[in-house]
Amino acid sequence: MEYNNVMARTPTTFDVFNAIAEPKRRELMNLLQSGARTVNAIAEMLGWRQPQVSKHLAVLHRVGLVQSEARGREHYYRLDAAGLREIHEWTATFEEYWEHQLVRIKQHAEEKARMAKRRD
Amino acid sequence: MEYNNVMARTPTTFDVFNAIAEPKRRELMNLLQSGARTVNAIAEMLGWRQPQVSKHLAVLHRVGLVQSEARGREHYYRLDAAGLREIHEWTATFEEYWEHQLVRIKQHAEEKARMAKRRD
DNA sequence: TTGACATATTCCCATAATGGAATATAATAA
DNA sequence: TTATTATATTCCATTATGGGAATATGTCAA
Repeated sequence: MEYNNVMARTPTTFDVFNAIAEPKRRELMNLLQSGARTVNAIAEMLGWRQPQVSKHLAVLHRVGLVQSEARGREHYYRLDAAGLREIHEWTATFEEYWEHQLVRIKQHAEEKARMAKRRD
Repeated sequence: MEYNNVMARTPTTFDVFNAIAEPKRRELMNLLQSGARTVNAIAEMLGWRQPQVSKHLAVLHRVGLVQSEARGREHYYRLDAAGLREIHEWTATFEEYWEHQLVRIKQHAEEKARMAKRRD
């Protein structure tokens, strides 16, 4: 596959960033935090149709965010969230930006508190 | 806009997760860590065409990841990365999964070291 | 073997994204 | 005012998405 010149959009299956850009897949990941689940179990818990569950699981599986294990005709899917580390670390490089904001909010609050005290 | 039934894909401009799913936009964010920049400056530094820079900046701006300030005909864009906090925190809820993996790797290494020592 | 169950895959549709090229808009300078 | 510079927007072609429905595949049970 050539995704250099004529790329319409980074395919969902290319990397973890794209895989979790889909809210439903984040929902799925969240659900799997409670343990390995069967496709049908997931479908029922989330109220989705089975093919949709399979498709979203397939995407997560391709980028390595879930693993599956077949037990008879049932396939158990479980988290393999190590791939999220990359995202966690990338966002961490921006941490100072929201901390600056938090500091500003905190200062604002303290300022207000001082003003209130002075009025006593 | 109705994005309930006939959604082809979560639009890029919907949330921060989608905005940063595009690698070029992450590159742009990375660049802006060094400070506010002009559209043309960005284009030159990254080797992109000006309209592409403007478009990607527009997406980032819509989800609030950058702010812009016009100084004459030049528009300076700077990071406003607080929106990434949401992502950082979501991935953090999965931290134990990669830590488990790290522990396993570490144990494996220690095991190997013990075996090597025993052989001395 | 056959039927039922669990999951995966395929086809279709509507939507939208990206890059490129061209063009529009806005601001400055001559 | 007009030319130039900086940026934004529009149009196009290509690609891919996600849901639904139907169907294929695989596994077990009778």
